Amino acid sequence: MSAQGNPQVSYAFLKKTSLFRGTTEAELPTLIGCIAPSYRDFAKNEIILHQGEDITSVGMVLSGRVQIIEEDFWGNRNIIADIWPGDIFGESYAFLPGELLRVSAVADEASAVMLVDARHMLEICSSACRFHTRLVQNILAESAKKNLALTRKLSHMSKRSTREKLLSYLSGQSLAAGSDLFKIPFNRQQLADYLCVDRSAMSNELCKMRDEGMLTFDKSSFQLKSEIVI
Amino acid sequence: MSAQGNPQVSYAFLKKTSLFRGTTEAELPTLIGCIAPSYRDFAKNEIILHQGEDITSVGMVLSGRVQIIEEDFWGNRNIIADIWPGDIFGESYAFLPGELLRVSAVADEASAVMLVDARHMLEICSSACRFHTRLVQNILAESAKKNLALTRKLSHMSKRSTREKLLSYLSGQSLAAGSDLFKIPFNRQQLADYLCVDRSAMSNELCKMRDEGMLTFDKSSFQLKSEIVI
DNA sequence: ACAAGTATGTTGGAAATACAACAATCATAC
DNA sequence: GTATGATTGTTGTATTTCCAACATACTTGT
Repeated sequence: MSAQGNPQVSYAFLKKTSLFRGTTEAELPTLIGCIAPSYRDFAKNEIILHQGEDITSVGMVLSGRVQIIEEDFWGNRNIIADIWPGDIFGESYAFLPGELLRVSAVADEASAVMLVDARHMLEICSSACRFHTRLVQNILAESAKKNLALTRKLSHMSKRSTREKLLSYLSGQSLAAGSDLFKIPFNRQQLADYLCVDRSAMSNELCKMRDEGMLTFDKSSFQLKSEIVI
Repeated sequence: MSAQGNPQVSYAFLKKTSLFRGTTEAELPTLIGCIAPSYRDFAKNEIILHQGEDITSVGMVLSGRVQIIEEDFWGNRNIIADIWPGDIFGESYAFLPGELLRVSAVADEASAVMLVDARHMLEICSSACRFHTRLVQNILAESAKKNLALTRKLSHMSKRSTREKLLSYLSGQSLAAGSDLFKIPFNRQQLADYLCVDRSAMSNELCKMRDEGMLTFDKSSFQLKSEIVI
């Protein structure tokens, strides 16, 4: 089985995406027919969404890879994100009519994209309300998830020093794990990149904190110490 | 006219809130009846939502003021946000069942709060689908707006130096204004707080950039220079 | 076991930032 | 007009961070 109007996309693929998660292959044809997505192919380096545009559609990568790029006043380009098959993009702008894109979406390689009009998602139709609800729920969940991730990262980054950034991050990981002992999903370089600090300086700071008795670690395993150590 | 079950809240107030924006006073009774919010009063310093809880409701402040507070592993408290009447909170968590609150909500003064179950918002009922759609649209828009604001701030903060942070911010303001000449909504201290840098160091850097011919400014008015100056 | 590559820790000098303190300018109220 | 307070710019010093370079593990494939 394949999605209406695009024989390259299988329902098996779609039902696993963040957008269609929770729907069955049996329901998908009705839902797809109802939200009437459009399909477009892009060549490598072709621009999918232009900075300054006012979009009303949510994009989903079906194959290939899409990069979100920001260009500043002086023309400096900056890669913001990589979007892989099954992931959506433009959802923050699509539901805010009048909000102009501050970024561009570019096909990093030959890519196929599904575009769903935001109004089609919200609009009620008699035949598929149940599926609509699921769709809206999914997109709200995606937005909420992104929100939490951004808020968390920002709460670490708003700390002034490397030490404070580390403590904020490690404290959060510990509370999330519900234990003073936990593993982090990063190696040192990735953690430094995430916290926007220098790796060697961060490594240095970690060791100082260890020597001061605030924590211990081994590779990606950490343990925070609550006792006051002198 | 007042909202069902809570004589202190007027429909005139509600229809202006981010949640109910776009509905008329005539529609509100039906919608309110359908989503069945609960109303609660909190004394000053009373905890509305506890860190670690799994919430399914979105909160809206009706009167008073609510603070979002984060407590880290060592018990250090950190104020994340102030929520004023008409503003909502908890919306990122309410739509993610199983996601435990990493923050607490505390009444900063005696406050009245409306709590709306997330499922009631998404759920379709025969009588008020049109209003439901509006509600979902509003909450999606709120989430999307927050998302954009967070993404923007993060894109500035992820820059390593004060100068780069400033350029990122000012470039964004210029592009948003659609002009090289624009006003920013901050004074120096507020801008420094927003970018998480020292005010005097930032002020210093701004003047250096001005002396190097990259920009000019007067109070909160800025002008970026695209010409290459030697 | 060995080699090659990766990850982590360590160091020293250069550069940037924070901090404190103060000067100059602007805004406001009286 | 003057006094008061707030905002902005300036400077010097202490501290922190960055950067580059290297040492030491640890991993992986052969």
